[in-house]
Amino acid sequence: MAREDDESRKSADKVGTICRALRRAILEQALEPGAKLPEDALGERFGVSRTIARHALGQLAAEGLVELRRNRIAVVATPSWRDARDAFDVRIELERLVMRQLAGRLGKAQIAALTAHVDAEEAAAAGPDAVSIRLATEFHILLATMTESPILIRYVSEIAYRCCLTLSLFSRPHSSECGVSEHRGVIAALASGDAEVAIGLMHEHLESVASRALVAPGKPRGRDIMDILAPYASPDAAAARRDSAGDRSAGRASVDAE
Amino acid sequence: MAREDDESRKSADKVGTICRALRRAILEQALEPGAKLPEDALGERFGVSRTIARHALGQLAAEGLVELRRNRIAVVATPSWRDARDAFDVRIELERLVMRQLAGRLGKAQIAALTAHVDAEEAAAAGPDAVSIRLATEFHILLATMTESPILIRYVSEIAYRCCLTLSLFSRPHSSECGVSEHRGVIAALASGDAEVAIGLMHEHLESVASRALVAPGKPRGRDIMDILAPYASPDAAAARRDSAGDRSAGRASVDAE
DNA sequence: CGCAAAAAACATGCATGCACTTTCTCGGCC
DNA sequence: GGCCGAGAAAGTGCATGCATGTTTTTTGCG
Repeated sequence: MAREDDESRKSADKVGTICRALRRAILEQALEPGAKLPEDALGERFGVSRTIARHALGQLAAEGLVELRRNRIAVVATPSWRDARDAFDVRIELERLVMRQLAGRLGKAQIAALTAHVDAEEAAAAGPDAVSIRLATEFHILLATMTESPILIRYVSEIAYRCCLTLSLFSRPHSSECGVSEHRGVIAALASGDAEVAIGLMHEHLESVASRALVAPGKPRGRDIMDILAPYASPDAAAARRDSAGDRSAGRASVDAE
Repeated sequence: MAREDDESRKSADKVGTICRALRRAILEQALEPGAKLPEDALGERFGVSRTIARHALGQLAAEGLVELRRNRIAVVATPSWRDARDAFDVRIELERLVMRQLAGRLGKAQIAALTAHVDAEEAAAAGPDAVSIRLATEFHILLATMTESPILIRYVSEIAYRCCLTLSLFSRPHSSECGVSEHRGVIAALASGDAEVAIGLMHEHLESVASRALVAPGKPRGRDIMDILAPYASPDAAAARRDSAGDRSAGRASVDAE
């Protein structure tokens, strides 16, 4: 009944399709952190059974994008501030490796592809934040792809997704101006072949993104009343603050629209 | 990704149990790279249905320990030499971060735990290689655990498992002597609080493990008989092939862990 | 009117059944 | 004798059913 639309192409891989769709939805904040993801709703939406939806959720949980609680509805992950900081720390190390592997080894076509991507970012800067954030994230993934190291690609993608999710939680209205110019700087450094400069630029870039986003530990911009009030409700606010990932989401299930 | 959710200690978690058992079996080379993992056999061995076994395999596949081919029996992953080198590169970066986070921040109890683990390694050096290799790997995971950064823990664990799998493929009989002393050196540096020294020692350690293992690109030791015997192309090849491959597929696929 | 306990609705955990694909095997043919 | 193809066997892909646990609604009571 639903969509066997892409049956003609490579879409024999159903769980992969669902994973990609959900990932993208999460990245663009169509599904906010804490949003419920019931298996049967997903299954109905994508025209598959719960079995497949379940498998896809497991996959996404492995990537850290959704949180799987036993006997409970899966929800989009809500990383704590501490998680976010850790994620950026790891990301910086991984992307340092990307820089080292790529510096001076890029062909003309690759440079062109990178430049084109940044152009697209610039073009999208006027549009909605969601697209702009996604494109910025995908720039880093594009870089990682060029290392042709499957492991590195997977890890950078994963961590970049998580960071992106985090940004959507903590960051105020995205200002991508600086992001674009910093990306251009990285491309230039890579093209010139100076690994140290490229590493330095990327480090600076990521650090600035992180600090722009992670200025203060708290302040999830309000979705769930219980979350927001948690620190105030209890006498010892310190304990509540520490466990800021506590999730009592009573939000609507974003998937069963219409 | 070891744990998508931390049900790891509850015995109600069946897929986690199977994952852990299989991981361990793979680590200790009870299951060699290329070994078949039919869902039926797994399910029967662990007393669950194919559904669960399948889920566990998916999990392990996400970790890169098993290879999942559509409509085909899953097999223990057989990383290429290139994969192995990439894995070590990533691992070095990640463990550098571990060192930086841990240097000078370890309590007495933690130092003691680390020392005790290395003592166990030393004691196991006389025993079978499999145990010794596993313990050496777990030392690094123990270190990562002490960072208390879930992301870092997960990534280091995963990459360490993969490297361990690789070692079992390419390395010659394990010589853990040096490993133990290097581990002790790292502990000392961490305790003294000198981050740079710790980073340097760990880097050296990993590099030496990698180079011990990855001397030459070739020689997949005994996985696919066809590959190995290809150069020889003798008439007896058929017999040898039956002997090894057939045997493994049927009965030995399952694990008697612990 | 508020609150708590019971029950209905809802969702997941897991096993099993059926269809389809790959692999193995055996008998016919060159 | 060796190669090849049809059928059988084995295995995966996926949906569905039932049991169990969770959330919400309803109902009874102070």
